[in-house]
Amino acid sequence: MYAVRVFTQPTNMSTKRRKVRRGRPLKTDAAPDMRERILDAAEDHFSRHGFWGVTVREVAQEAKVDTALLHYYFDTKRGLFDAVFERRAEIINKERIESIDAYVKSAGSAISVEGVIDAFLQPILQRAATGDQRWHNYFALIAQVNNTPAWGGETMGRTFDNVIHHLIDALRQALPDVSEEELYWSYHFLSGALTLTLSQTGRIDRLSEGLCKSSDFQAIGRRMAPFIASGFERLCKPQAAKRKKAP
Amino acid sequence: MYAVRVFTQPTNMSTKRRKVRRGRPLKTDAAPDMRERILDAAEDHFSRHGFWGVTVREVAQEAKVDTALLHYYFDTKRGLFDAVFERRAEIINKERIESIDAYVKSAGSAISVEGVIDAFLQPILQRAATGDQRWHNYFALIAQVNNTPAWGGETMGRTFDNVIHHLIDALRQALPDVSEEELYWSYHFLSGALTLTLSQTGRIDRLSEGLCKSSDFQAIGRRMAPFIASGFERLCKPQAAKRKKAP
DNA sequence: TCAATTATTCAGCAGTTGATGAATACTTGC
DNA sequence: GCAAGTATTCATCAACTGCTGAATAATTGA
Repeated sequence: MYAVRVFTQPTNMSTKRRKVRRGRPLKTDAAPDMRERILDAAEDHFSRHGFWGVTVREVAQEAKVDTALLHYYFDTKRGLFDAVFERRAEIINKERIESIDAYVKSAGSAISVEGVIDAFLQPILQRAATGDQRWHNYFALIAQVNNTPAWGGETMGRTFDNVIHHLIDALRQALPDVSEEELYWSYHFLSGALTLTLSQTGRIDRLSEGLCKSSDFQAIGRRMAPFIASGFERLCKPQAAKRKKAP
Repeated sequence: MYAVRVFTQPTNMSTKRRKVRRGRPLKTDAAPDMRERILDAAEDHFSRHGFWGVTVREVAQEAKVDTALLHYYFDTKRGLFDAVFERRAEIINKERIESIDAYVKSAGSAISVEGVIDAFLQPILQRAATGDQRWHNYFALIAQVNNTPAWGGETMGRTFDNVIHHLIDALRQALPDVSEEELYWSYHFLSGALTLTLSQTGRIDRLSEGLCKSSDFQAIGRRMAPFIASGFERLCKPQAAKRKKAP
């Protein structure tokens, strides 16, 4: 028998406990990091069924831990969701900004809309093309949030506005004298096309009777930038297409 | 006191009760049709929070009826959701097919990609532009379903494949010798752009600092067909843009 | 070595969920 | 006018929900 210890963990933060892993990992890399396992399980479930379609018990069960551990690390279900959402954001955002910057620098005065958009898309589409299921799940999660009217816009903005403004700045360089309004509407259409692509519903598979596959991100990577860039140019350089004034 | 009546409604269908309103409406148009009121309330809630983010109690409360009445008309929560999804589908599908057919007929051999896409989009965008909140809700609901990986693809297909194939047939006429693969991928991008537009997250409003408004369907209606048509032409007529052979 | 700290599990609560059988109110046809 | 059918409400259930206090196990630091 052990002596009964009363008042365990009295030194924890008073009202809100918070267990952000600080410093080096405590365990060897071989040992399972429960926190990451929980995040993986949550990512998997949230991406498929959204915030309300998932119970903390389901996540805990898949991660093979007790539900109390979820609350230990993330406080609330919403805290867990936010942690999932933010975990990979920094990585992909950094890659996208670097990709855009690298293109702008290398292209110089030969900068093109298609080049900028391709630089923006490639980091995402390449990670999706590797077939890593966890990144697939993460992208599907983004798509879900981006289509959530109630709080999606705010959450997306908080996490991704930096990158988007970076993209739009680069596009402005490629489109002299562009109207801001056309620029933003064009981005809106780009965002929609990308979002549906990432959501992986398999709808295009059925519609095309197997000719196109939602999971074929290489096929998408080859087509998306030309398609979207063409739209940008049509909308943002109307004088060329609409022949308002003869050249 | 009333005499106690035992075994009321013993003549109902044995296992599954089903109350599909058959024949003309029983009440005058002025009297509130509870069934429609429930559908309106459900549409409102489901469009904002998705299937799992809504409780039957919330719907019942907004419709000002007892929850039992929901089950009386629709059996299950899922039955209610499906009824909402299908209620307006027939109307908008009919309008879209007629719009495409009318354009194809009127254009004759001058048929254009932009014309077809515009004919496909206008019925939706016009209904959205009138500002009828119930149609707004319905369109947002479609957007939600279209981005639901678990069962969205199947549900969308069951309801909308007819129209989409009609659209693609018309596009084929406008794009001689088009590759089927490019055609379907192009539709995929169109679908994404439309879906995000309908989901009304307000993200573009914040991103553009008020310059663009998600609710401004007239602005969208003027821009979307040109943008998308341009992408189609780029992808489906590559020889023209990629200068493989000089003309 | 062992006390303090951190990680994990255990057991369970209070509120909510979708659903249902029965009671009551309304409508209709005869 | 009343019996049969239809619409609506009432009261309630069993299962499930997020969450928590306390117990136990593992790790660390001096």
